[in-house]
Amino acid sequence: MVPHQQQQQQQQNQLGSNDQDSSGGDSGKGSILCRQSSTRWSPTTEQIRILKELYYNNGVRSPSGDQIQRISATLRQYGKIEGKNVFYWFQNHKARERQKTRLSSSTTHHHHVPMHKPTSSTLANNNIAPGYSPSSSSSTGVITVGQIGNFGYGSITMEKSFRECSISAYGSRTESAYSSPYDFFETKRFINGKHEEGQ
Amino acid sequence: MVPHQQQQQQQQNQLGSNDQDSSGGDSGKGSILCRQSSTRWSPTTEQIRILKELYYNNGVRSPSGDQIQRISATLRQYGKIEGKNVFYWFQNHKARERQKTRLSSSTTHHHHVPMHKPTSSTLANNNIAPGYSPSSSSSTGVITVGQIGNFGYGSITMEKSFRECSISAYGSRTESAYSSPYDFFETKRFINGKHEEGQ
DNA sequence: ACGATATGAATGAATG
DNA sequence: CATTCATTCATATCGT
Repeated sequence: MVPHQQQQQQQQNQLGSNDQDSSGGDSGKGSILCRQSSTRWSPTTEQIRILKELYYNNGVRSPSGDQIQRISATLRQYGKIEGKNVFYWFQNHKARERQKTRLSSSTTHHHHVPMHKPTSSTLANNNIAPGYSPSSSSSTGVITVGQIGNFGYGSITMEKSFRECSISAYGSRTESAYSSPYDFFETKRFINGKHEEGQ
Repeated sequence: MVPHQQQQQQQQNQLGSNDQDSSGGDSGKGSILCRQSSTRWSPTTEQIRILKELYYNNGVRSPSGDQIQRISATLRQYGKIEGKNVFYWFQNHKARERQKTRLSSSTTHHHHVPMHKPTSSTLANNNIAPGYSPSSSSSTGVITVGQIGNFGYGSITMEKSFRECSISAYGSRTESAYSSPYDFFETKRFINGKHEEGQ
């Protein structure tokens, strides 16, 4: 059964803006007419799969800017994506999970989602990036997406940092590696004119 | 072309009285009289009436957690319903109301049911379903849907007490010296100002 | 039968 | 992190 819970799945959308892929990556269910000419990101099935992998298998719930970058970089192979997309995705996913639990359970209060904590490197069997072999040996058996050796642990509470504070440690990190005209983050610099926070 | 807005609502008086099988076995949804329990929830007239009562008379627009549970519990007496149904109903109702009002900003500026907020301290009238008293049964005293708290005038306690720059990079107990939050994309306010509407 | 409309459901984006 | 807004999809029902 289970004849539902599987609705629209518009794949990526490159309506003349940026065509970076579409080489068989998704198109798995490209039967439904997807007129996603919107400005909003439409995750591809691969991207979703990876995200869920990270979420469930790695326990990633609130990735740091560092991780977000990596994740988005990896996911970019399967379609257009930006850091904020990843950020929002995790936020939403987590929020909805909680909300769902909150709205559904009334009799059973204590039944948390069965999520196992990542054992630092238990994800040896990571198959997050099918079709994409990380050049970095990866003998350790760790995903390229996540941090090698220290991701997946405690959820660093810094979500707000992205928007509110810029507590960046100014690490002269030689990011680079991107030969794309998109820089690291397409997010550009959204200079906000509002800086009021209920504190 | 006159967009007559017909408020057609299938009054499938919960043929099951209390619960419709919903067993995916029968797919006889061809008849109107028959429960077309396809996949999605079909509110009964009673449920809709109560929901609207709450919406208009009580100014309930976005019930949260507890309220949703109470409401769904009450409405469950009139048919199968889940918390998320109530949640979505209010969300959609509010959204559509707004959308409608927004769209008809020139054609016909007739007041669209100006929802009035409960003048604070007036929700004593918890009788949501006037005309028939919802059998309070005997146990679950959830009939107090009408006065599910004081919604309307900032009753929702926003506990937005969080530490902004609390990026505790704890957990990195591995060999890693310390992860430096290299880059942070600012997700604060994407002042895109771009909201094209195409339809 | 088909198109339009109505509405439940889902989710990206954003705010507080 | 919780809550909310905006869009979009999916399906049902009605009108023609």
